[in-house]
Amino acid sequence: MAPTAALAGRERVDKERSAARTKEAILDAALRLFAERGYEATSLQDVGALAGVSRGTPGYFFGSKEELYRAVLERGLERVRAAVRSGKERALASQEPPEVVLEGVVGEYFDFIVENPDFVRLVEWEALSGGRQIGTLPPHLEAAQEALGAIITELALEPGREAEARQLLLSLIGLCWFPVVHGPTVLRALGVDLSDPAFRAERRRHVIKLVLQGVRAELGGSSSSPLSMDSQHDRRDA
Amino acid sequence: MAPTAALAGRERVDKERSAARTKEAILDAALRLFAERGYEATSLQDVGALAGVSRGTPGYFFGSKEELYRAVLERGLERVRAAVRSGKERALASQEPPEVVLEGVVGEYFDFIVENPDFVRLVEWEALSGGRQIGTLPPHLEAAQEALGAIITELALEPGREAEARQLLLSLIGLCWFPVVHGPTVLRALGVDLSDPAFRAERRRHVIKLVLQGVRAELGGSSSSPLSMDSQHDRRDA
DNA sequence: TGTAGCTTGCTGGTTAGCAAGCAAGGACTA
DNA sequence: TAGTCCTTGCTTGCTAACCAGCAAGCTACA
Repeated sequence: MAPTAALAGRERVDKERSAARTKEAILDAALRLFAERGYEATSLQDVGALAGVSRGTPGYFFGSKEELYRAVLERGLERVRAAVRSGKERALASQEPPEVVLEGVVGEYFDFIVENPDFVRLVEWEALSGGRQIGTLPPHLEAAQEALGAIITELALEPGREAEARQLLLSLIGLCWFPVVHGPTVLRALGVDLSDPAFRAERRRHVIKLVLQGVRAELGGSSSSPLSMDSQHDRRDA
Repeated sequence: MAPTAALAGRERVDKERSAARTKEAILDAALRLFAERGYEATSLQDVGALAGVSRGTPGYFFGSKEELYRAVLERGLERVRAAVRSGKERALASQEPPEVVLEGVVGEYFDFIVENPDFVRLVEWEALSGGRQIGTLPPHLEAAQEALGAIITELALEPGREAEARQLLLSLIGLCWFPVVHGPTVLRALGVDLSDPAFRAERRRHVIKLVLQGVRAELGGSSSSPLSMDSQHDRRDA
């Protein structure tokens, strides 16, 4: 694929012809547009224009619009997987007690999500479209599973309580993603705005608080809720 | 689609010409398709076919595709507003202590959301598209504001703590909506499925637990968290 | 001179919206 | 009671725009 396979010289990084550089530019442009408008509403013409190439170039390098989309998704998921892995390793290596470690991890995750809205929006579009592409991508499963495993290890949960860890992880993700996606709808209806630093900090504290309360309930009680909840009378259990 | 081939005596009310009936059928079809595929990927031809009319009829009644979409959104929001209002009134009229009332309300909300995925998905599409249509619809604000007001009243919060109620409401919505939208992505990556009754019930209990813990923290402490949290050292506060 | 990188012309397919037309069934008239 | 309008409901033909993908061609560089 690369023309510079075994050739010497050519160390100029400037503006020479470079397929790799062009491909990256196309992936960047496509990520921004797919995240912003979704797959259907993004044309290869738009992608080319934003990447500074002609309308035909995205198709030339990626074969088809769908394959370009898959490449964008794959690169995004790979980045997330790397971030999750590094966060996990830092957390597991820490000497602090689980609660303190988790507080740091939750805050970091919140920051990561809020600072990478393109990724969240991309996955959200994908979810609404049925997850037909993301489902076949390998890094997809790994990030989530890895996070789940880390939580179980950190909390030293017995195997049986794994379901609780899964619920907690799900809640953490939902709590962090929600305001990123729903700025124009729910947040607006409530008169708040995630780009307001005060609200963002308030939200951050709130998410940490909720998740840590949930974790505490897990660590404290063994099987029943430690706070004397009698949530036994819920209907519709099948 | 010729007019009724029924020969004699068409006094029957079921198949007479009825603009109202046709419009409802078109709105129903459009809701399903917009919720499932999104605005861009839905053609008026599809809507007409699902509604049992020709490809021109949706345009005939609603003027344009965009106006049809607005009508679908508006009807959906109106229904939600009605549901929120009835839930609110039942809750405020109840004699139970706030915690019990809230537990019922949260469970009811969870059930409502899980049973009305079309509405959730419609709003989600709308959020991703920038909320350009929903932002101009009146019932949009009312449902959320009404819910917020009810929470404040029920908890008898001092005016200053209103921000906490907003955070709690946001979290409740996010916790309930998330699994409805992210079945194909996050839930799948974690190996669970909202259509599994066991998981659904487990999720329901978990959401109730988390939200009630959050409420309890509000009711208990006056300014600082009552559970001896020291979440004072979070960074990036702007 | 060859080839990778990139552009441009073309084609078939799809769509929203418009305009013209057709049918059904009251309302009005004789 | 029969005949005629005329409005409402709905369909179908047409058009201009857009788009993805293909193929042919151009260009810089080794």
